[in-house]
Amino acid sequence: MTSKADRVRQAVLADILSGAVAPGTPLDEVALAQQHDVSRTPVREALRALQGDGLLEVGPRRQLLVVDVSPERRREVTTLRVALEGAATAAACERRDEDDLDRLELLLLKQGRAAGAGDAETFLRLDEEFHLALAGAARMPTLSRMLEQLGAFVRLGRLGEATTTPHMHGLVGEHEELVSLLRSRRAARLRSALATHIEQTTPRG
Amino acid sequence: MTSKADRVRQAVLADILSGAVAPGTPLDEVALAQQHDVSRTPVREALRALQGDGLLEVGPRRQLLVVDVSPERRREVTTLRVALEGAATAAACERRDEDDLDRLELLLLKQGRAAGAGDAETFLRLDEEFHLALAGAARMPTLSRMLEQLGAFVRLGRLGEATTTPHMHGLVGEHEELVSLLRSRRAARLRSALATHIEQTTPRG
DNA sequence: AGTGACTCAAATGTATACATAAGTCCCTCG
DNA sequence: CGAGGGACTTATGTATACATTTGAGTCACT
Repeated sequence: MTSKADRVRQAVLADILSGAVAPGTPLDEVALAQQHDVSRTPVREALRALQGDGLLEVGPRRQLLVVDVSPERRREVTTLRVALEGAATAAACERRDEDDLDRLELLLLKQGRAAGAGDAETFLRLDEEFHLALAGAARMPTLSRMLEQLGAFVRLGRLGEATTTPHMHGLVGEHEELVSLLRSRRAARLRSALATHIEQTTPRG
Repeated sequence: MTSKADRVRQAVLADILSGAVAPGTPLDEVALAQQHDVSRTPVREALRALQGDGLLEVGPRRQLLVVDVSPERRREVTTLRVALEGAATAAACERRDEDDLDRLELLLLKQGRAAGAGDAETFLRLDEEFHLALAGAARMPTLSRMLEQLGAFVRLGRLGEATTTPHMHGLVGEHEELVSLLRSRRAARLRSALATHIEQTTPRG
């Protein structure tokens, strides 16, 4: 059931997150409509959805501009991730579902492989997936949704940086430690380790 | 500049939060369009926006249904409020802007008046405003936005309850304590007092 | 020469007509 | 008599035409 509006939304989102359209760029409805060979209607819906996610903001002339993630905003996002993922893992310790642990272990394996291959792009994708899966173990859908939205800002904030991720192996080790702490239900220790991990992986955090 | 889409959105939102349209009710575009004397276009935009806020969910036949806030969801929302407002007040302790404290004091006065008059409706509105102002002192716009969205769920979850708020004076006292802790920058104490306060004011939390 | 208002252009906001898909009901066939 | 299929109904999805608002540019007047 992929509507045209959905396709346009995903395409524009991909362009934003990949940096193909830089922050501050105004998005024109008719241009996007022609570009994707659809009418303005689905384009409008896509833009409103992205606006709802906070990825677009109204500028002068009512233009929709791609948001610029300021350093302050990056710090805020980091703080929010610490708070939300911390709460999630605390709740996850109460449940400790085997399926979740299995999923996390699988992701750890894949991350190790990506790190070994030096595939930074894949690693970043797996890293995001890992954090979402970790928080997902809390079975708190609203929280997961918030973290997904924050993920877009994290990616946007990383755009200006070097594409190389230096210590991938070290990060995998930290992830393994997090899973271990979840398995042994050491909630307090898990929360603090997670906070340190998140703050170290988001520069200027 | 209030567009028709905005007006419809606010009207439908008000109907949802007031319980005029019960959870599970399917919203029909053409019916809403006739009801508000506009075309389907602004109605669609309004519904998509509310869907983006999580207040509508797709049911069978692709209908948009007003969400039902389950007890689990209420607990989740409470957990999220504790995490987010806790993080906000911790950050606010670092800033401690006089303007924020003034605004909070003013709200405390109004709350005391509403409590004295036994005006539960006004009190609830002021309570929500107080918590948003408290968190707003952190100057973290994304966090404030999340809390605003959560506020809708809080209100929805309260719909089935008695409209009477018994210990309004007691709640004002707790609020005063929170402001006092913010003023003296006792972050840890503030966080725990806030958590207790939030959990006690949201039943089944 | 500067300021203000008027006009024009280009964008978004809105309405409506059309396309399409999904569900239901009925008819037919086994 | 039951099950399956097909048309009709009714919703949403999409396109397009129209309205409106806003910004810019120019011209006139002070």
